[in-house]
Amino acid sequence: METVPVWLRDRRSGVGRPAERSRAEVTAAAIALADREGLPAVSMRRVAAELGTGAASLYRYVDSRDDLLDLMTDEVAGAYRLPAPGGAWLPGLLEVCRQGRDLMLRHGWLPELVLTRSALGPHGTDLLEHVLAVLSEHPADTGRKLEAFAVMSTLTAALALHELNAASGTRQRQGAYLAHAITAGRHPHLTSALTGDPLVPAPSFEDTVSRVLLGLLGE
Amino acid sequence: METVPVWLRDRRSGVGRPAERSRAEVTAAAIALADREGLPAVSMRRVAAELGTGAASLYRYVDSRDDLLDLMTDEVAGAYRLPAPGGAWLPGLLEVCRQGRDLMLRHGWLPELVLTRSALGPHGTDLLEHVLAVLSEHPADTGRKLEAFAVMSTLTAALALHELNAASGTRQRQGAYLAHAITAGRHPHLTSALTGDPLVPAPSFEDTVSRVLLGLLGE
DNA sequence: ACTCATTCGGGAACGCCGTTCGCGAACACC
DNA sequence: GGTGTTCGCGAACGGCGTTCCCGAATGAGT
Repeated sequence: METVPVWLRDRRSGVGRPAERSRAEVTAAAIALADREGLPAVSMRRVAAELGTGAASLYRYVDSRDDLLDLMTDEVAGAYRLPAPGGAWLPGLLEVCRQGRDLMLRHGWLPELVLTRSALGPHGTDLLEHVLAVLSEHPADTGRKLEAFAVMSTLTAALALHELNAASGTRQRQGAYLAHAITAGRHPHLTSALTGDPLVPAPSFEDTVSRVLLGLLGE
Repeated sequence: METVPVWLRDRRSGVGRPAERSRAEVTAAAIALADREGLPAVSMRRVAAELGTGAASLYRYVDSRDDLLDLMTDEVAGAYRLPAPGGAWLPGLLEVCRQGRDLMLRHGWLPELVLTRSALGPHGTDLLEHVLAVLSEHPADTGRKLEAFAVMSTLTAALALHELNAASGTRQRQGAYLAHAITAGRHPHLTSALTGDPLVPAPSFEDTVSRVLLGLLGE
């Protein structure tokens, strides 16, 4: 199979009718739509309407909707503003996670894409390079460093997703059965855990991430 | 809003025409279909065909496709076979993760559901109760224990998903751009990381999970 | 045995989706 | 102006989740 990723499929051959739009424009329109109405609203027809064109035209810039989703993810990954590697590795990685969380809270559709599809584009590759640079002096072997990168992405996305769900009304749907389970009385630890303090304090994002990274990469 | 979860919506009022199927049957059919052809094949029409009935009939047992997905997840969560809590907490949690990984490798559609939707049903609640029981002697406060449960689920699902992708052909699509980035020469750490040994050894599942849990819950 | 309220089964339809086909239009080059 | 090539995109295909609605099936009451 000729698995050529989306990011290498560009060729501007000067011949023929010139395109009226660019892949970047299509991606930007999709991101704007997703920011405004969520991932399910990102259909080929809706994105095309956003651009004032027909749905079929998008296939001149993108092979499929999945390709478009990959382009959206990598485009947002281009927004990292990372300092030059140097100094201790833990603060370096923490900064990456902090910025990742900000990006995901700003683009509520991003966690789902990061969690379920893991293709790396140009910006994602730059990010991985940065993480490896931060860890360049670290004695862990390569496999563990790559895994640390994967865990950072996954954990940041999952925690951001929880924050987003807690902020919206999705919270009750998740806890609805829990409330019933408590009153049923067959879950003593669960009951005492959820009825002790008035509200269970959630550990801070940075605390959680740094603990996980310390566990993974030694101290 | 009257957020009544799926698992409490049952009422067998003896009046009227009796149902020809049960919610458990519908769930089992959906799981069988997903095991055989993947999550995208689980459409209301396909599941109905699996049962030899019409698509509209399913709505007598399930409010929506999303409800059905939640039922599938919780049904599989009923397959955990956990020993009575006791002894050190780390082996207790590790056993939970090991069984979770096995379930996810057996049901390739499960990681995606666990990662993107986090509603707890009866079996999920039992699992949480078990984890809290294992941690009952642990000095960490409640918030951190609940977070440990979330991290266990997320991490297990993410690692299982990576294993599944590596096993299928999805691997090349993900790494296709990486190969190009290496030859382009602008990513020195990435290049040395991916061209050193003949093949980068991935850390074992149990090693990774135990490191993360140790970092999160102290040693 | 008959009525009746109540529930179930499911064909038909609605609106949306991703994607493909094919053709007229628009350009660069000669 | 001709020609080769690319672009825009209306139309159509098959599939999707979901709702409507009505005939069929049942248990309860009498």
